[in-house]
Amino acid sequence: MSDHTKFDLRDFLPYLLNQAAEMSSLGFQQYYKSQYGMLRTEWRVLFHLGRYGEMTAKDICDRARLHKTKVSRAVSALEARRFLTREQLSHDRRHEQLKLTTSGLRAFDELYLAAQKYDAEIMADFSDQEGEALRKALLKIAEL
Amino acid sequence: MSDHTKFDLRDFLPYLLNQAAEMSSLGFQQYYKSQYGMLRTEWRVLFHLGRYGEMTAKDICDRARLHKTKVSRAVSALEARRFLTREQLSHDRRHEQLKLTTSGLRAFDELYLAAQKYDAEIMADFSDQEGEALRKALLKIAEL
DNA sequence: ACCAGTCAGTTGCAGGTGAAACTAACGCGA
DNA sequence: TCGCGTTAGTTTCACCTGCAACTGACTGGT
Repeated sequence: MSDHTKFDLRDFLPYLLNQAAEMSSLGFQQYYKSQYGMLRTEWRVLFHLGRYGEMTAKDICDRARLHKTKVSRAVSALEARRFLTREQLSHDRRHEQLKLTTSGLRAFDELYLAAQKYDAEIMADFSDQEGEALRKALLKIAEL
Repeated sequence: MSDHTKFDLRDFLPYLLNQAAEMSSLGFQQYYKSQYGMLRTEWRVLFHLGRYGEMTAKDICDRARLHKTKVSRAVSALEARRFLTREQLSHDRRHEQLKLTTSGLRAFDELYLAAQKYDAEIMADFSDQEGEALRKALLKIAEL
């Protein structure tokens, strides 16, 4: 039998990452959920369109590493809330250019600021070097 | 309108944490999923019972930060697979002492070793100091 | 002894999610 | 132009999840 006295659950990186991710996600969730009734995927789609401009659903899938079914449903939800509009491209009607409406942009602006603030709050617990090292390490693990 | 040129999605810690958590979890998932057909919650329950000995479902909820419904279903699944047995405590029949069977222990031993190895593999990308700093930072964010 | 409150654990329900099947549209070779 | 393969996006299905309601068991005040 293996030695059960050394390796603890708190030493297992996937567990640590999940707990930390859950904590930080739940913390920020209140902004987009309570204010706008959004889900996380919808917030991510909104972020992409607001931050990087018009694009297709496929672009969002690739850039945000989201499954196309999630994006499809998030786009429908955001469309129903009048946060974005779709426009089929004439040269290839399979693609739909997604564009935020005025209220979509307004929501994005508020959430974008909140995200920056929230990020800064978490980082406030760390020195600049620690924070930078943390980001780098996470980027490496996420293979982004 | 806010300045959209600075803060990127890759700078947003909850996003980074989620991506890193997803990556590392998917990587380890193959062990308990393909070998034993387990879900993540079942693996965590198995881990607790194997690593810390007999305990009740409530204990697992508290120690693993899992919702009681998840634990309840995971226990049922592990019981169906003959990986654990329940025993009602005579002094309080609401509590059930959970105990791994021989095959449950065997599965735990293998997965426990695999987890240590997997953790070491991830950590191989970092120096000792970096790894230690990463764990500490994650523990702080997770408020464990 | 009673009953209201609480606790461990389960179940029903209403979603969210991924995999796979599907639709519509495009493109390229014959 | 036909047809096969591919692509963007949707839908279906089966499953996991959280919440709330529930069951059965204990507890403490009256």
